[in-house]
Amino acid sequence: MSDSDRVPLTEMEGAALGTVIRDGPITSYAVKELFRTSPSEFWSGSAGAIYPLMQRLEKKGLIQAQKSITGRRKSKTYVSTPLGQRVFRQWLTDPERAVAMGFDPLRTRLVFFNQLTPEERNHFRTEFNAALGNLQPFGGNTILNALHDHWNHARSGVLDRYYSLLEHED
Amino acid sequence: MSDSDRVPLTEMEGAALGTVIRDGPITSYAVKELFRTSPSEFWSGSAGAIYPLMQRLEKKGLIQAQKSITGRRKSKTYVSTPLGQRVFRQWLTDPERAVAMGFDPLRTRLVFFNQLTPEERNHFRTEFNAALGNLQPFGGNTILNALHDHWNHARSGVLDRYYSLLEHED
DNA sequence: GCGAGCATGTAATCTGTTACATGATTGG
DNA sequence: CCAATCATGTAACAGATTACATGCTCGC
Repeated sequence: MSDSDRVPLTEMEGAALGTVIRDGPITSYAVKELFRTSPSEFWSGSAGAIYPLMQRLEKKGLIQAQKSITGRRKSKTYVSTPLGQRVFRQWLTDPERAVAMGFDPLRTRLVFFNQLTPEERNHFRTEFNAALGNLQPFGGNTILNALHDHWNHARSGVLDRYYSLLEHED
Repeated sequence: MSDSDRVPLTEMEGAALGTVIRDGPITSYAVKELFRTSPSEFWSGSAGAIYPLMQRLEKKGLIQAQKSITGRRKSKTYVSTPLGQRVFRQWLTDPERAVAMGFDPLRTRLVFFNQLTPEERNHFRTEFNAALGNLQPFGGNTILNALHDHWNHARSGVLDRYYSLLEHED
């Protein structure tokens, strides 16, 4: 790993770069659509985020633009560079970054749940599990689908665990 | 719930408001320190985030400032208003928001892990679990501490699950 | 007395958001 | 032919970040 491989990437940049490596040549529009339809609603997948992001990645030498023409329509597709692939691998396998807790709206709220009465808490749990059931299944591949389900099951398990801890508090 | 209770709050605003309700009267500085030392590194707990945020909450009528003097030193403490308490409860128990997937750097990376060789994957798992063990224990109360551990255990479980799914792919 | 840390902010910057604008292409 | 959607952006704004500035207070 040379010094030039130490290019800091945001989480969104890393994910976008990985998408170009996996699916390139790809247009910014297609990357945007992948983000927009991904099961995590954390990133909106807006044009105002993706187009400037791709320009940044290009300016850093991690991806390269190719003008391509389909029929009479011109479009700009991107492919990754060798540097881009090294930087991405660095980002992907950095254990310090992967281990960071990130952000979860359920976890954020649990910190304050002792302010609720037991009835309010139970009512919330019912509604939460109902909302979980209403989540439309993620249209990814089988493994990612299973992972997604497993993740939500784990979150639900954390909620149950919290309630049982509260009961045995006293 | 009246119309005036429908004040949209960001996640950070909700957490700060809850902190004022739980710990107030409290200074912006103390809120900042709580964020800074919280186990989730998602929010840095920077002055540039907290001070303007508290001003926004005050402008919306959710908290009130009190000038207080300790010795010769003057400080500005905040307490919540009745409206603030209703809005917070609304934010806290909204199942739609709680069920959103949020963001997790491990999950973001797993989407791309089929690009790694089995050896690289195993190496990552070793390093990830080591990094998990190096996390300093969260200095909160017993319940939140246990919850925090449980959460990380669940994440580690998702990682294991992913690897076992990959093995049985073929 | 002085350095560490308390306390309160502001400034410049970065990166995301929604909303707008523009034009090409395709399916019914 | 016309609406939907492909495709490519930009503009205005929101809400974070780091870094800077300023003054007080307490322990050694």
